[in-house]
Amino acid sequence: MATEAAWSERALEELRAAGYRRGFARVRVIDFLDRQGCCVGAQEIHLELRSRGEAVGLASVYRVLDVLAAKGLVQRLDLGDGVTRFEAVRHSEEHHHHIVCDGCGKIEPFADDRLERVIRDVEENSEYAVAGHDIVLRGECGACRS
Amino acid sequence: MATEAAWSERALEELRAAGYRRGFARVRVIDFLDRQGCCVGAQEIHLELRSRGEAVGLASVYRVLDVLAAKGLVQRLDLGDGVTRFEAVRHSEEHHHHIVCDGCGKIEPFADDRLERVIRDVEENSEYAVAGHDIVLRGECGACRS
DNA sequence: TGCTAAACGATAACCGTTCTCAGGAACGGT
DNA sequence: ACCGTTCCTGAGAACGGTTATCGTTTAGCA
Repeated sequence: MATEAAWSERALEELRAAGYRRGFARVRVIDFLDRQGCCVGAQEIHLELRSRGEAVGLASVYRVLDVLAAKGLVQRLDLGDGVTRFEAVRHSEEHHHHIVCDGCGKIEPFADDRLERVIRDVEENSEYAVAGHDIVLRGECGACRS
Repeated sequence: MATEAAWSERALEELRAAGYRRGFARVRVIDFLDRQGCCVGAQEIHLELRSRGEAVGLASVYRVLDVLAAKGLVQRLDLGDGVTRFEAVRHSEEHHHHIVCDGCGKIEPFADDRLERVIRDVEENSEYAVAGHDIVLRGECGACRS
């Protein structure tokens, strides 16, 4: 997933500039997130790192994700199954949303310009100062339907 | 909230037709939901009913909500705060979504025809058999901004 | 009215997340 | 390179919403 100027570098740089240190857990979690194609949960990160021998405490994973989310380097994502997922926010990629298969649980990203335009319009006409939006589609994927 | 042919009547009728009995908890939760203007959480329902002296077990609230959701009489709604909320699905009302204030937690419904049209189009052009969608906007409400 | 399966309430179990705390490591100053 | 301060970390306890369990009650029907 690491495209051009790796997201992980930008993340570490932004944290450093904000006074955060380059701790073990921080580096590992950021590196892991940079390698992901889609959103991942905290426990998933924890388990995956552990199975690679890069043991990082679960609490640390949550802490790192918190900081990254606060800095806007990561997007929180709630798919309705009680697990909060996270995804690196890459400048090089267009904004996208997710579609979840009710059958197999597969999560796929999708993007649509018109949708983005309409949403932006709704946001601007609202009396809220809208900071972001989550759009999740649910249904059965091609494989589960057949 | 009870408009014309009350939603609660339709709900009870549909459950009866499906072989469910008219139990105490069922009737109370359905009646409560019918009175709500926006989405409510299970614990909120439980507490509210209890404070009215209509004591219903928390487990029963969850069970009733499960059945209603399975029948499509109620919509599950995840706002990202770890609480699953529920809302009566009324045929008389147009489909709507929610905007949440990051400051005070206020939840407001909003509807937009263009948004609905675009979403439907996205759904139809997907290879998924899309069953539904959730859209949540986040930001600061007018009161919290000033 | 009596029977039986369904529904119920209380409470224990579960699980993802957050909190606590004592030990360890990063980084600026020396 | 070393030191000290401060931040970071991992383990595990605590927390809170949801789900499962279980013995009792009740709705619906003969």
